[in-house]
Amino acid sequence: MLLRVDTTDAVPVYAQIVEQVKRAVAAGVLDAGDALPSLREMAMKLRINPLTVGRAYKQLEQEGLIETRHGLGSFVAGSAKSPAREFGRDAIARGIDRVLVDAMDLGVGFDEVREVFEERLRAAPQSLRGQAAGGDEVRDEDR
Amino acid sequence: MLLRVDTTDAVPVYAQIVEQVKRAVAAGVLDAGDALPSLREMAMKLRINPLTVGRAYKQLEQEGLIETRHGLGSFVAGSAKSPAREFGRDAIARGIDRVLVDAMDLGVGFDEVREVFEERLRAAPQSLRGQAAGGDEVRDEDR
DNA sequence: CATACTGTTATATATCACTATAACAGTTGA
DNA sequence: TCAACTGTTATAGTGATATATAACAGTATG
Repeated sequence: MLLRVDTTDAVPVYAQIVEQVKRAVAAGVLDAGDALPSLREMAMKLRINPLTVGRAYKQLEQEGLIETRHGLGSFVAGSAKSPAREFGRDAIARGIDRVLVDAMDLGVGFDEVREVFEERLRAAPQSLRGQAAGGDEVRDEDR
Repeated sequence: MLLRVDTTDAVPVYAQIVEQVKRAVAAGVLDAGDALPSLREMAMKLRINPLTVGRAYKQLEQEGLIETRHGLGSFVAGSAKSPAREFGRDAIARGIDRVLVDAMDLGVGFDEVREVFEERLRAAPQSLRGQAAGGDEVRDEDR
């Protein structure tokens, strides 16, 4: 489970956590029953306040994605798996649609969009590493 | 000049305005010398506070994209054209990078991303029209 | 039972975005 | 000059986010 948080982003930190936990479940990085990092642990690694993590978990629970038990921790819900499978391809499609809408707004032709797409794809292995920087990052391998 | 604003979005309203004015300039919808809607006019149409529009214009002026004159209004700067040209392709590249990062997070292979990309590109003419809905909208034809 | 983890709650503080209201100042044209 | 537009500034209030600090409560294990 890998988490990045950017406190300078307009998107609230707790919302960033919610989004990324959803992704982790969708990607299969987190399976049903898996424990999430404790409030204090994640807060320490991300260098944010535990209450902020708690708020993210609270929302995830309200959405039924995780179950949280006092004194035990928070766990990926059993029912979280099924809707998550389609999430990946759908999320990509939504992202691409957003780019295409942008292209229309900007008066950039689709041919040029494809050009840029292939260009970024070629550059991906390098540029993506650069992109990861900036936010605080946590690699969670030791659970 | 068409503006959409969503007050429920995490992105501040003033930032949304800044972004969309940049797009309008980049797309050629606004040319150098063109007048922007007055603070009060745009505020009324978008149903937001004039100060919020003022904040957006202030930032646009600091970035050199517009020039604002007391008692007259705000106008697209003459020098705004050249940097705006790159804005389009850059914005597209940024959007694509975001999609590629998402793909990595979701465990979706780049080949599949390309597949989805071509698929959405083919579907674009229809699907893009539906996307424009949502948020308050202002079409500004009477200036 | 004591310890050490869990989540939960309360209080206070700070910052940012947005609003409401109001007044002030520059520009233009009747 | 006066009216009707422009942008500008000041003040105050609201809500959301995040912080620091602290205490409280459930669970498991030695």
